Amino acid sequence: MDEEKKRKEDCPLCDKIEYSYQLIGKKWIGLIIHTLLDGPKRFSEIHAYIPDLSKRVLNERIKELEDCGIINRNVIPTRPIRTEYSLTIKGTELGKALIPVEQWAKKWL
Amino acid sequence: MDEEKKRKEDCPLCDKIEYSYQLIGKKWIGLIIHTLLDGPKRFSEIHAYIPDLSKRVLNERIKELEDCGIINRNVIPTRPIRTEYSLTIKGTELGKALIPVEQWAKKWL
DNA sequence: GTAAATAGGTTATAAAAAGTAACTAACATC
DNA sequence: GATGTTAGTTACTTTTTATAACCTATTTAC
Repeated sequence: MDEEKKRKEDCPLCDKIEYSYQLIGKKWIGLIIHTLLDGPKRFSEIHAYIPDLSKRVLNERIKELEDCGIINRNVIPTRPIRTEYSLTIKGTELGKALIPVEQWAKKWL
Repeated sequence: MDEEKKRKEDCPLCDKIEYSYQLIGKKWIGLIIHTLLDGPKRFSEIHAYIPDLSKRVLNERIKELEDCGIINRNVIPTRPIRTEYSLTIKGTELGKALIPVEQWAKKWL
C-alpha cells in the first residue's frame, strides 16, 4: 500500500507541526499561556490561577517555555524581590492561536 | 491580595476552557486529530502516520476521543473486516480550531 | 495445506512524567 | 525573635507513556 508511505519523510513543515503539538500536548502548557495572555503574572499568581498545578511542575514548565522563547522572566528588584513572567511576541501569538480552541470549548463542551 | 481571588470559582466557562486544554494537553491527541482532519483512516494507517506513537497508547487515545464524541469508529464489514476512524462534526471543528496553531508553528519554529 | 503476512488489537513490564508534601533562603512585619 | 511571604527545591509516590512480545482472525504465497 503506497498511500501508507506518504508520511513524514524529512518534511520540515511536518516536523514543525509535530513539534507544536508536542508543545501544547504537554500538561498545563496551554493553561499557563492562556493565563499569561491577559497580562504578566508572578509565580504565585500563576499558581493561584491554576491551583491544581504543583509548584514543582509550574517551575519546570516555566523553564521549558523560557527555553523555547515563549515567556520572559523579569526579576523586579523590589524588596522582597518579585519575579514576573510575561509572554514574548512569539508566546503572545501562540496564545492568540489557541483562542479558537477556547471558542470550540464554549460551543461544544 | 484580593486580586488573587478572582480565579475560577465555579465559573462554567473557565471549566470548559480548562477541560479543552487538558484534552489537547494529552500527548498525541493533537496529532491524531490533525491526521484525521484530512480524511478517515484505519488503525494501522494512523499508526503509520505517527510511528512514534505506540499501538497501546493509540488505542487508549482512540477510546478517549470516542468517549468524548470527537471521533467515530466505523467497522466496515469487508473481508477482512476493517475499522475506520473519522472525525465527528465536533472533532472536525476542533481540528479546524487547531489550524492557527499549525500556522504559528510554520511562522515561529 | 502449511508458512508467512496483515489488521487490530492486548498484556506485562520498564521508564518517564506528574503529584505531594516538607523544606529552604531571603527578606519583612509584629 | 516568632511569623509570614515569595520563589522556589528536594525527596518520595503515583500515574502516564514507552517497549516489546504476544494473540486471534483472515489472507496471500508457495
